[in-house]
Amino acid sequence: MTRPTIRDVAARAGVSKSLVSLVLRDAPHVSPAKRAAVQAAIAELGYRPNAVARSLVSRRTGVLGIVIADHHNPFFADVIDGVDERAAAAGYAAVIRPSGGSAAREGAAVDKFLELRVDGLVMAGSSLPANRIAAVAAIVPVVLVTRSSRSPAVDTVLNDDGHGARLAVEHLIGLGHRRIAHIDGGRAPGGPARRKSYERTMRAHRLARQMNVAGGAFTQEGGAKAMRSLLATATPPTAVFACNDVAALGALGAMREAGLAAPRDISIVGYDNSSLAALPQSLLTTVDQPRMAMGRQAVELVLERLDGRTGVRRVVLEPGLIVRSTTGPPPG
Amino acid sequence: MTRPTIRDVAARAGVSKSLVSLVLRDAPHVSPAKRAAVQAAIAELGYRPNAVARSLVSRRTGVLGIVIADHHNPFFADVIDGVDERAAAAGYAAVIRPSGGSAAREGAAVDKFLELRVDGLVMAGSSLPANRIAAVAAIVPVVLVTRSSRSPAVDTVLNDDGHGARLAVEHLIGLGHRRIAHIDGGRAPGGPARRKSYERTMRAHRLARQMNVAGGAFTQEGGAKAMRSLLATATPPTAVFACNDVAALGALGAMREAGLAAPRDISIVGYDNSSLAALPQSLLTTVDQPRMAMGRQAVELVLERLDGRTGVRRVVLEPGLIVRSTTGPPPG
DNA sequence: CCCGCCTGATGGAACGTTCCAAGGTCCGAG
DNA sequence: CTCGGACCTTGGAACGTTCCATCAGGCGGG
Repeated sequence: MTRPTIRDVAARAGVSKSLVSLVLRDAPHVSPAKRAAVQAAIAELGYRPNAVARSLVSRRTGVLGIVIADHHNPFFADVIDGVDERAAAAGYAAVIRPSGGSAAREGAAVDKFLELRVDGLVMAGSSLPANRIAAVAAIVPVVLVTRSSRSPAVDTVLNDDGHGARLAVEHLIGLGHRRIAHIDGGRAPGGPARRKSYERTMRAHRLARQMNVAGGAFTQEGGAKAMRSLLATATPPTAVFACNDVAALGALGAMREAGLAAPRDISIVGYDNSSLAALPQSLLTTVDQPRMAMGRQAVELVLERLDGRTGVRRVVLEPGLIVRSTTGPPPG
Repeated sequence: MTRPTIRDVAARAGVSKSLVSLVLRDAPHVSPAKRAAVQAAIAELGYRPNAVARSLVSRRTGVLGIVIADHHNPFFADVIDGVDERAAAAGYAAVIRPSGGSAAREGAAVDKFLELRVDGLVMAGSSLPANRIAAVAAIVPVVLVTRSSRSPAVDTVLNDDGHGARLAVEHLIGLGHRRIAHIDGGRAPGGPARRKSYERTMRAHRLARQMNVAGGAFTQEGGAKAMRSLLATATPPTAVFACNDVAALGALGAMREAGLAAPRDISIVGYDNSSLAALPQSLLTTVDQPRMAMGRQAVELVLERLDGRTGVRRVVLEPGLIVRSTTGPPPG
């Protein structure tokens, strides 16, 4: 009633366990007859190699661990597609654990992955302390996606948040807006860079006095709350650049509650170009991040480390503006 | 430069490896002094137990494999939350692999999980052949979510699709609709049951001649195509029951292209009550599935099997109608 | 004709744990 | 003073692979 092992296969095929092992990894110098006998035995017994035992001796598991901050955000679903594709092509299996954006749960996920002896770790939207990440990177190759790091052992894949935010804000300025507010993403990855670029761009266009940052989060509720607070002021903005698509949709929801519509009353720009933004119901103007490419690139960097590279790599991909129908000229 | 093992810890603490093992699993009958010494050594060396080696001898990994048909569908994100919660509470780590809805990739994911010797398998939205699933269930506990099975070794967690579809159709009938079409989900899990219940309900209300099933899929594009074909007929429906929320949003998109709005021109009902339906931009009337509860329940059934249960279990949870703003009386 | 080499095959050691049988120490009871 | 039994502690076997050293044949060249 127990699962067959390599010994059972060997016994049935009338060969040694070593020969079975050779057939499994189809090595040369095996006679066709014995090879066939072993393969027949494998089929008859329904034998499956035990990756646990193999990993113990080979000291590699063929598994990449992926930690995802917010698996409800479709942005990360696309990143996963890229990771999965590249990992599969390289013969690795990518397995995913969600962290729910909590540093504690993320730490637990990473610990479990280390116990399981994954060969590499991709952390998307990580909120773990930098020293913790550096400690992990001393054990196994770590690549951060959407978050940067100063550690020489940690590679990163980012989009150019500074450039992306500038595209968004200048698009609004180009449409004639001046009172442009920003819904902040807090300290989560991408948040500070986008906010700073918003401020820099506003100043560059002599709009420093129109600057207005509403504390938000990378969530629908965060975006809605921020928008409500903006609407409660004496002079609400005519345009809002939200830290990401999900927050932008939350902001649009808050506008709807107040009887306002985009772009008629207020223009809205998101960030990510997730599938949410492309929805016929949203048609959100947003900044495109090359999501799949980021996933692929992250795996690429892990593979390079496994191949022996030691210098740190930081890959920055270019974002692009996607104009849909939540932006237009200011009212009046 | 290699990771410390239990022997290194033992050497440093001046005890045997067996004693270290006892401390790790904090067994009784270990003197406080030695326990402290071992713990100190563990901390100094940064030792982490090797789950691979442990699994080899204990013959269990503490890992549950979750295969997800469509990780872009937020319905499954909620199921994952339920799975993760219950698994963590029971001391298991749930790891996820997406299958992209392709039977081939799903098969590969399952094979990899079997090699990794997961202790149990949860398959959500599986499209694998029944005999293949039964074969897997002979090796490891398998629970299907949203799909049923006749195999006595495979447990299932479902919502009552028949009841859910009836709620949707009768809601539309109650609003006065008669030309009610259905956007089909094909043979994917849930599709046939919802279609059959649509037909049964229509007949029960003497609307057999109004029945109209448009071939679709559980995707946005599937919903859009089906709606376009419905709109191209001589007498388009005044209401549509779509196989799920994603398809419903696709259908709404197609309506928008044609200059139509819901519920003014055509009422739309989805299925799942995923976060997509609740979006302020959608406000989709839909049928609620208890998504988190389904995830929790699935793990519960795996745990029972691991505990020795042999009889098959089939858990059917009740759906409920959620009325939002895509349904109303027929036009005119 | 023998030596060396190549091909094909094999047994045993190792990987890092857990588990088990057994050994040592110490204490209290007889 | 001895002995049984807690209480601690230990070495070795096992888990199912891979890898290495080795070996049996067969064959070509000196």
